[in-house]
Amino acid sequence: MSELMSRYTPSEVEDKWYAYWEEKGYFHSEPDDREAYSIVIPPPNVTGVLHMGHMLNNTVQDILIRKARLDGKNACWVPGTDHASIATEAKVVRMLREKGIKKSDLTREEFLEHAWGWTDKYGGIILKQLRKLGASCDWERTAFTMDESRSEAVIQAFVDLYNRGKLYRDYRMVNWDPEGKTVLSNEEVIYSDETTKLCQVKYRVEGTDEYIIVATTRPETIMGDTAVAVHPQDERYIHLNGKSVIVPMVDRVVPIIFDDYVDREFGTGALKITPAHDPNDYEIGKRHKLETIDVLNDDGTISDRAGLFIGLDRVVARKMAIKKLDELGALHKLEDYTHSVGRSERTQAVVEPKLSLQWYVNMQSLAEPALKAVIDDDIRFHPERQKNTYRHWMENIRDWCISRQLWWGHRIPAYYYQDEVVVATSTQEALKIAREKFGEDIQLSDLKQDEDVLDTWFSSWLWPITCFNGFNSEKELSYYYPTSILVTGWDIIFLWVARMIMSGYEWQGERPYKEVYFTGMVRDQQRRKMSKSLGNSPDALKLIEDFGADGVRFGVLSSSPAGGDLLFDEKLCEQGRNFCNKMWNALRLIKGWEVDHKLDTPLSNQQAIDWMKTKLNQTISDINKDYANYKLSDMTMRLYSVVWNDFCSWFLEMIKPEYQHPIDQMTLEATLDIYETICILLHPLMPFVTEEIWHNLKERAEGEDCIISRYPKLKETKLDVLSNFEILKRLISKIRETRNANQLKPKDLLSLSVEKGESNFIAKSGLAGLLKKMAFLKEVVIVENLPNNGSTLMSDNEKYFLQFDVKIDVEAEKKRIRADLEYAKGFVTSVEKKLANERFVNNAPETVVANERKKLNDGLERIKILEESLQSLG
RNA sequence: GGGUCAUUAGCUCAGUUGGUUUAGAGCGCUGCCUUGACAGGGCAGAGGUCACUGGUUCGAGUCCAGUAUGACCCA
Repeated sequence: MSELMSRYTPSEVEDKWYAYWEEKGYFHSEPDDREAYSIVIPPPNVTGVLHMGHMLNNTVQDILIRKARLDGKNACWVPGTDHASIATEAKVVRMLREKGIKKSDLTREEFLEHAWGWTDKYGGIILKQLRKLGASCDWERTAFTMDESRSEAVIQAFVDLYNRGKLYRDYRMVNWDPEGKTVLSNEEVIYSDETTKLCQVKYRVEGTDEYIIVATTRPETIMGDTAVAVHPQDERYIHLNGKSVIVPMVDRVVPIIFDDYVDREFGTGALKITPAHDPNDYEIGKRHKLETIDVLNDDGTISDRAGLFIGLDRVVARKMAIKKLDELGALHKLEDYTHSVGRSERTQAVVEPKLSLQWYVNMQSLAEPALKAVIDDDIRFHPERQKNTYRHWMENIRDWCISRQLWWGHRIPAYYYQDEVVVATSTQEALKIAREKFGEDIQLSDLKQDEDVLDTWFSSWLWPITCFNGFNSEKELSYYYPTSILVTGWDIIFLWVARMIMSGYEWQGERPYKEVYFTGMVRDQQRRKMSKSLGNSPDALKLIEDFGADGVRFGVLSSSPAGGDLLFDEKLCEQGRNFCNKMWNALRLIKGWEVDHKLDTPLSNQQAIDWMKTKLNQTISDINKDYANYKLSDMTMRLYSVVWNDFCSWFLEMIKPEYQHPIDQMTLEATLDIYETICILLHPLMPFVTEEIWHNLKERAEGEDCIISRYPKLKETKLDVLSNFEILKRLISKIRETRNANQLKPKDLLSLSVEKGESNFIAKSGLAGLLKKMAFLKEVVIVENLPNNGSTLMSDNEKYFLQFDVKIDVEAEKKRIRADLEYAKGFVTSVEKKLANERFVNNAPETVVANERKKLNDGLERIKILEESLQSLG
């Protein structure tokens, strides 16, 4: 036996090969004459750590990149990270707080220093982790959304849009995060049902003893009420037309207004209107020209304008308000209530609707080409159904709020001079423009730059362009752009994918990629999305340690069709690890064989090799289709099955020499070639184990590595060889089953008889040798009359007889045959019914009818054989 | 409220324009098998009226309509 260990140990080979590949420069790409295949990574949060979603996503990208490399293309996978403005800022604020430093005590510059320090310390951890996974990124191209060239591009994009009249500033109702003290996009607000108290509050009608009862979950905003609304047709309130009510606690007199918006069925049918704190109320307020009283500060405490509970947090104020209302006798009823509450994705704070002045992108003109591209399949989505989602969103697109009240990010290049605004790529440029527009005496100190930064997505939507330095030079962009494919989760189809497509057309007049592969969400066994807060996400690096990168790659991919969710189970990684081990042991077997150069190649070996090569060729054809359709999990399972079942369980057993006997040279060489092909086919999925086996199979010249070998060319598949071997395999299994049923040893040599017939498979196929070897037969004889000691068996409508001296269990045998017989009869009946139908025979295509006739004949034949067998048992 | 998708073996999923012998895979399950590459293994087996009800068709897991259940997205 060779020096190879009986178990494959990933930890001993993975780092070695990764370092080797990198040192050889295999991951690096420069433009040349070859066809480009480029991917830009969905940049993870710079201070994030690898989680299951990344593993899935990046495994898919690595498979595609490695496959392209094997196809001889110039493969370029650009890695990088995203500054993740709000998430990172939240982390830095928390870190500072733990050190006893408040953000409000720092200047912008001081805060940014801390933020960069944090980024330098934790940034890039995730990129190191990707290396462990085997990701073959071009690390020399590592990009960051806030590095110099990307930042310049972001500012340039803002200025361009402004100059093209596609940017504007406006007061609108926004989602406000009182903890992060910033506006949030709709996508950053996560809604879920929460229980709270529904207060029914009495509002006295002015000048009467009558009350209107209003239901609200937000009594702390009562101080901002500027009306009470009812439905115009609501009989209960019609008599109050023109009257006013007195707002409890603050005793403000506000009108009773009539508006169709009010739901008569909800609560008492009366609604308090707080225009500053509810989007619908805001609209109603505008319609009825109501006053807007903002009773909340940016940090979620009650403002001076409320006149009550000033400075208290809104949650505390709510409790106080309930208490106070009760004391005043204005609390009619208090009940438990479940409603949908929006929380900030990053800070978990309850989001406040709030009026605010922000920058917006006018999306209408940007959306048009982006929608068309996907509808017309210039950009193809996988799975295709995501097109619907995309179209729906694009057709109802709203303007994009891009300003964020944060410091970590790209500062908005807008400069204010009194009430005027100037937008420019630099302060100097801004001053120049301002002087041209507003007078030569303007000084730099007269200009005040916008305090806000841009939404992170405003930099990542430029990613496919900026990764190739596209705002500065056409050199690389013209070679790598449009990129070949984007691989990302469907959850950011609007946030990111749609906007990247828009920016592609806006600045390049061209799609950013030809295909989009949407991965599913990785979920736990209870179908919950994996998240840090639930703590249901396994430690990615620990998984790699336990099962090897190849095992984990296999695991995350094996049950993950594009777009479908992946219910993650460690068992899948274990399966991947076992698969590596299986391959490793196949290698050990082959390496253990001694060659005898004088030996001729037995016919059965030649046949087995011919079959295995054909099978592999067919597999290549199937895999090509899998890649073309992005069915990577199908590809995974297909290779798993071919390697384990066809190669290990059948082929190696077929050619395996007797214990301690040598093998002939031709068979060994053919086997090594076959295994080498398998390594190439599997390499994109499992790069480490295949490279390791590749180098153990043969002596390799310098640079002769699996990672840069060539994907095998497709030849014509010999279908008759495949079908003969399927028949052979079924027959062998039947013989094993018969042994099993009669408690015979698997390896005792038995004699098999075949009834002489017109179409004798064994005689015709010439596979008797292999049959004898695989089924442990001492002879295969063709006879006129079958013997009677042993058991009959039927395989592919031929009758065989396995001879042995053990007394068979006649009743059990009969039972089995009867079951088969029943099945066969049911089958024949259904086919007969079809053929008896004249309309079927007349209308169906001839080939279909002919096939039904064959099915009928086969079925009848089978019944005949089974009945004979039954009779012979007495 | 509007939309999208799903429902096939105990579990997770394939099933490509309707026709490849009354449905496939992986895991799990059952039985047998340890000197021989691998127990992280070998051999074999059991297990499904394709959610339900109608319809179209010579023929439906596949197409259409409705029902039920569930998931997600948008408002």
